[in-house]
Amino acid sequence: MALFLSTFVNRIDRKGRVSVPAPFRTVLATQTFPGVVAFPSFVVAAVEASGIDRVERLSASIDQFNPFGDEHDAFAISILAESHQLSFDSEGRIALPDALREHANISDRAAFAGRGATFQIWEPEAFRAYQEEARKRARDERTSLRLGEPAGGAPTG
Amino acid sequence: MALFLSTFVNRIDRKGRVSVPAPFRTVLATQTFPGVVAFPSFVVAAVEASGIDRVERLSASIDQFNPFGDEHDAFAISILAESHQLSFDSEGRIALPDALREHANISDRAAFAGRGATFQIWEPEAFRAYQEEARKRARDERTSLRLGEPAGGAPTG
DNA sequence: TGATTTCCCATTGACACCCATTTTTTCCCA
DNA sequence: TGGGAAAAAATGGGTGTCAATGGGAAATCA
Repeated sequence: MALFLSTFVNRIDRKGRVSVPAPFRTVLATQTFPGVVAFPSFVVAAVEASGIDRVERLSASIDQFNPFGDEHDAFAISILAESHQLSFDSEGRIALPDALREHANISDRAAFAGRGATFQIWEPEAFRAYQEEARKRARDERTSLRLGEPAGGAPTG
Repeated sequence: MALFLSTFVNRIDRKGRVSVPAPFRTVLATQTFPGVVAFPSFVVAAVEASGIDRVERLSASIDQFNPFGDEHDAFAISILAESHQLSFDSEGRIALPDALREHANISDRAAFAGRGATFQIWEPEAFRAYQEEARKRARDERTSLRLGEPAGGAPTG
């Protein structure tokens, strides 16, 4: 498989190291850089993470913009300049830099949440709350969800 | 890796020397000139920097303009004429010329901010402020960023 | 010759690497 | 199907190495 799935909570030791979940490491094993690339989400209090390949594609996309233009700038600064290359040690751990830990309010435990092509790193309680929230929102809004015109007439009951 | 990623803040000694971050040096190691090419940004109070290869490409692009036209002139003057070739000493440091330091208001610390194919050199506090701004802009404009290749979903949560 | 740059060496501190231990999962067999 | 052995994963900690930094001496330049 090539997808980041499921959520794992691991401990952070006093040196700031965390084990990347073994299934995630398996996904990352195919990449050219043995580790994780991570940057603070600019939407939520979490860390966005993926392999280097994804960031290279992102960088290429950013380069589509005018090199001295505004969008180029905004994305280059907030993604590329804020990215950290975190390489695995021999045990498959990475060290989370203070900047990232602070952004996500992470102290001694980190939740790795799979999102398919990427994953996020959360403070476990914050992630619970976020999950709860998302679920509630989906439930509240389910009544406002309407199908468009049925292609082949109304379904019969 | 072949991308300038992440941000590093290094100290400038009384001789005007700064260590170029080791990961950046690794990227630059593939280039023909062992050092950095730098010119003052004409957009922000920072120094634009890259390897010599990039500047050669830039120069080629400028040559696409009419050799006696306004654009040719503007770019040639503001980029090529203001570029400095800064070579590494044996420890991987460069000396920032006064003209560049003044343009970026750099005194005793310099922030090296990766931007993929290039990087910028900032006065650390100024960079913080700019980054804050850029993050807001990126957040607002995040939908305009698309990955080139099909495989993944949206870049951020 | 004074000023600036280049080269070299020393010091410091962070981190990558190594090994040991604990915990969890897998698997085998009674 | 439960127990237990074996494997894998996660965790903890010591230490050697390398990057960053600072300063002196030699070399270069004007």
